[in-house]
Amino acid sequence: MDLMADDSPPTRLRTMASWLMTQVAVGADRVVGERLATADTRRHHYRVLAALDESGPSSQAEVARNCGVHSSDVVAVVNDLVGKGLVDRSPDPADRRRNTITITAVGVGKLRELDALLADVQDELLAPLTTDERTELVRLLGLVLEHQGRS
Amino acid sequence: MDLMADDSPPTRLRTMASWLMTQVAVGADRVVGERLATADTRRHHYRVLAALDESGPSSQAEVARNCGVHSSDVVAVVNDLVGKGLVDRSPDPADRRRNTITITAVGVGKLRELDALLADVQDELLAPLTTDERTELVRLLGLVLEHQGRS
DNA sequence: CTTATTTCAGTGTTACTGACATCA
DNA sequence: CTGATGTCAGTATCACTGAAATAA
Repeated sequence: MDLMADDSPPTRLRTMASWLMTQVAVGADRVVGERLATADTRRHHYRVLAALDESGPSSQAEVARNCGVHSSDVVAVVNDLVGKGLVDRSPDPADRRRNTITITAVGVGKLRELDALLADVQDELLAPLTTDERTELVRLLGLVLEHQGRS
Repeated sequence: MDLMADDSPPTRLRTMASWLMTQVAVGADRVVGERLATADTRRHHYRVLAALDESGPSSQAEVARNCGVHSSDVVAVVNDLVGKGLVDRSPDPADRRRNTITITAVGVGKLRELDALLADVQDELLAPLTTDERTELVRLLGLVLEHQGRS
């Protein structure tokens, strides 16, 4: 039997947006994770560095909001980054609950390295798409994401 | 400070395909998970039922290939489904390593219920998109997924 | 001997919950 | 009092690894 075995997923799943999204995301996460690992970095670390680079010195709560990492996870990530000298943590004199997190010069350098690395990954992920299609995919995903935030 | 605090993620992340994919997938997974939970089902269970409905009676290894659930996880899922009377498991006389998994009439009924439930979820997820845009998103994600399989 | 299937025990990552102390 | 912040401990889900038993 199964001389005609179908290796592709059921049509139902193949055309279900939520299934496609998670499957594609799983594959993307794997590649991103592997590539970042070659630079001794995990996704959370990159996200925090990127948020700090673009928004400037921020409290940990702000970092969490800016990069989609849960605030209770930011603690450990910042600990790691401080340990590696990529960010500084100092108490905020204006609000003594807060820490001000600042990316260091070394951190910026590391971020540039990771940026280049991830640009390659995007290219590989989107290889089957034309430039226009890539732009459109990003636009559509952005719309969906924006809508999720509002619900 | 932060009178002009920016609540949106860094531009870098907002236009990075891999980031958009995982963020959107996380949101989609949450909604799908919640909705399936109202029917006392988890994602894996739906996937296995859908694969069996569309491909007919299959070995567990075939189910795993058809629905993207890891074969070592299929065991527990089939156990659950057998316990609920949604599938049958019987040894394959032609190949005594294999079990033949068959969806039951009750299983088909349950699957129809879940299909309706998930159709609603897709509509909510893709609410900001036009019909054409939804088709295009599914097409583009399908291309990316297909490409991932080949690497 | 090699390969495929089923099964089980365990791991790593991610996102999250709950609780607590601190402070605005 | 309330609400925000930082911290810690722990949880649920998922994808996966490794190993063993069985049989093609």
